[in-house]
Amino acid sequence: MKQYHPNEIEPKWQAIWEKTQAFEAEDFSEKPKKYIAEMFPYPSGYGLHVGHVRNFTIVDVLARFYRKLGYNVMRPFGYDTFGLPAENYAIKSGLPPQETTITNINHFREQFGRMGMGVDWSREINTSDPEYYRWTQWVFKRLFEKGLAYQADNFQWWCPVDKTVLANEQVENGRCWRCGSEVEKKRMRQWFFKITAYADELLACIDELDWPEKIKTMQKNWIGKSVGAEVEFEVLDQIPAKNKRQTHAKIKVFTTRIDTIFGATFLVLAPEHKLISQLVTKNTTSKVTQYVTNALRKSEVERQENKEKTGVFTGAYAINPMTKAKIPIWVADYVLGNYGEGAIMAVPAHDERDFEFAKKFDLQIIQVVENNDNDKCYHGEGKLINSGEFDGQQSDKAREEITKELIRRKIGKERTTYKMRDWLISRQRYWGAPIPIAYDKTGKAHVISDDKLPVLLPKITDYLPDDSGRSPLAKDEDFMKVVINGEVMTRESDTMDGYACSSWYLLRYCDPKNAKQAWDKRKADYWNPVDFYVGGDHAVAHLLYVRFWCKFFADEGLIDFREPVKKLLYNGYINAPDGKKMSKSKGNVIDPLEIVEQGYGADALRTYEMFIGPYDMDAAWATEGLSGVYRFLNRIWTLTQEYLKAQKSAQNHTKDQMLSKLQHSTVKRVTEDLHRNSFNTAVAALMEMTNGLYKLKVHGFSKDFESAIKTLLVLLSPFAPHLAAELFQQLGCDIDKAKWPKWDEKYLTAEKVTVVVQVNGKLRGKLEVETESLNDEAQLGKLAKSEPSVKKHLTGQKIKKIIILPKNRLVNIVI
RNA sequence: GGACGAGUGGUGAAAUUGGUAUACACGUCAGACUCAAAAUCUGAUGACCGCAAGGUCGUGAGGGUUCAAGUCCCUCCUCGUCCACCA
Repeated sequence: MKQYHPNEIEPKWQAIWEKTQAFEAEDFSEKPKKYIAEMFPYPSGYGLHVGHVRNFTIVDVLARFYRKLGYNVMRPFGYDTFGLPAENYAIKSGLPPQETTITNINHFREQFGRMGMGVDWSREINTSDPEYYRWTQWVFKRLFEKGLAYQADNFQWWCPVDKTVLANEQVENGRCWRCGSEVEKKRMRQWFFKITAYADELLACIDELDWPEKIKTMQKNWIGKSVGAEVEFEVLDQIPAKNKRQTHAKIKVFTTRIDTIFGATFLVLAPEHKLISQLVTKNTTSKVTQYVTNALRKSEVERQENKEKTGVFTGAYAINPMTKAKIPIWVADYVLGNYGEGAIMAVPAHDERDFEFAKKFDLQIIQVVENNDNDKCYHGEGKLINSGEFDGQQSDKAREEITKELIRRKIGKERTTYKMRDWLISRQRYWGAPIPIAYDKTGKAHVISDDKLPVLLPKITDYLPDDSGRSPLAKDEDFMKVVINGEVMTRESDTMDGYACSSWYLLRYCDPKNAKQAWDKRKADYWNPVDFYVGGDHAVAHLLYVRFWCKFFADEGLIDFREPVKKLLYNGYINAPDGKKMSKSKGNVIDPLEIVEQGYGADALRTYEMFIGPYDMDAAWATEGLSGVYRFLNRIWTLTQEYLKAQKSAQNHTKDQMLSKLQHSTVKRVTEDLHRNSFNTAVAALMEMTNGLYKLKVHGFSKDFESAIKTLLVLLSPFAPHLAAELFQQLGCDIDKAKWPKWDEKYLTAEKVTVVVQVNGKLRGKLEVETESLNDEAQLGKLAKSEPSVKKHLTGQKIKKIIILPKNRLVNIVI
């Protein structure tokens, strides 16, 4: 008998699939479509790890399942090759990123193929290909023309190791998302995409998304909408040095609690605030300057670590517009420079941070909201006190009234702010899509016209980043000089954030070879939105950016949908056997190819990773679990071999009821489980069917066995496609021609069923009854009462009530 | 500090709508095959009491709703993830 050797059959089928281009998707097919994709990987130099395999297998299982159901499935693949990780890898290995990228892609593609992934290779894309980034630049141009790509001079996050600025989304706990070093603030002129223009829509649409709640909440928090008011505080004139009147300076603040303005006893400015230098007096200048310089030099981590409030008095005072009181103006780093107005009205009686600050520096505290517990610092709602004409009003009502008053006096208005900032996209790095901009002599930015795209990234030898604050491209004179309309201009030397490239690739998959436009609208509208998008990362950054660009494209009339991803499956990680994260540095990474080569094969690896637990939970790798799954596949192999051997002598006896029931119930379970993405229980159902067939075969193989085995193989094929195809072939058939099996409920109802009998909710006995007699409730109750082990519990008791549930096959006798 | 998850056998886990808790797998134990081992096949396996029949307990802790709770409600504990001085 032939043995199960995955390493013999898997390469065979992989070659067949490649040769026949078995997984090509058809644009505008009559069949209903399914667009299924993973978040495309960055092809790292280390190759695939088992975490990738889980991610890719989920996609592959869904794609193969829906193909069998008759859908026109697009399951593309591509590589996210621009960006920091790729460039850093190239620097480390001493080779140009162009070269390492190609090597890595080839390596990835090969490994990917050996996992048996059914991909439409005609749609393969690579973001660092000029034919791709040409369109990334084109998107930039359209954003620029609509005022959604702009330059601003401001304090930015700067990574001193990677020597580039970073977007807010790329700063994690004050550290660079790539190298983990503490980020600094640097004042620089940078390019931004105005994602905040879509803040409201991005927020409003979240509720309708079929995405995990966790991700939706994270996005909501990230956008961080706050509705409140903006008020101006007039700065009191300094005692003029030369008896000259100064112009009245005003300080704007944002607050969500304008109702507490009567309790605002001081103002606090962020160290970044532009007015500080005008406010200081002779006596305070040196102290304030020192504090500000110090605060700005501090890394974000340092600023966060020390939660002890610090600050310094500017020497200036402002007037509280409601109380007319003279209140001091302070500078403190607990106020953030880039949120709201970078300045606050401090209400120590009703805000903990202000309270702490007032305590430390002995500032006035005035209660303006009543609270029963007499808390010194109370931030709830309540009745206003010490608030002049507004006394006695409820705080929420007072917010509206006071805002009206401020509007009437023209010193305030309603204001909504967001935690989300605009997306900083310029990078002072080499390995990215050049920003398609050139500057004329006056420094005005001109966007490069369509016919001059792509702005090719030149091959340069010295691409190491430096501290100049400019990308290494600035050193390439040929690149920097460009003639536009006869005028010599200087190119922008910064490149775009890699996330720009990944914000539209899902559209490019629909029309990957198009040389005339980024995509054909009809194709994009046919395939999108993505039906299943699978990944385990990028909860806010990438998944927010794709939504932003989608809305922009829709506004531009380039597509007809406003949300790019219908269903998001956020898969968990595969951890090391000890539960710790796998990482190169810990040396505990498991190489999937090694697993395959050890003899387990890709099918066992794939099936194991689906069986390991619910797809969205983290799981620890266990080799014992893998061998269990291998054993299961081996049992299917053996069973089929045994059947083939006995085939000729197989009896053509009457339909085996047990066999039909097993077959149909498994079809039902697996189909329903796949529809609800319960991959682990689907595999369990296949195992049960296999075990069931082993029990049944002791009675000898019937002819019906063949259809049962074939059904099992089709159900198995999304998980273990090689084994299924091979055994199908050995049975003399082509699995490609087999449809996903259907089940018939009539086989699921047996002649006899078990009815559970409870007494007071406790299991006391079981009845075997004819299925037909289930409907006779009176009879069922009678039977239940007379069942010997139930009867025992009823003697001498009065029966209060009998609950009979034929559907649940349950009788509960209440005494 | 805030938001969101999650706590079920020795282990990974199942229970889809409130209705037989622990499916499936690992591990362990036993048996078959074998000179022997591995592989394979078969069976047992929540805890406690009992020769057995059977009984008691049992889904992080405590309370509640219900004929019936892993599932719903309240209080608390532990772990995880993300965010975190956002006015």
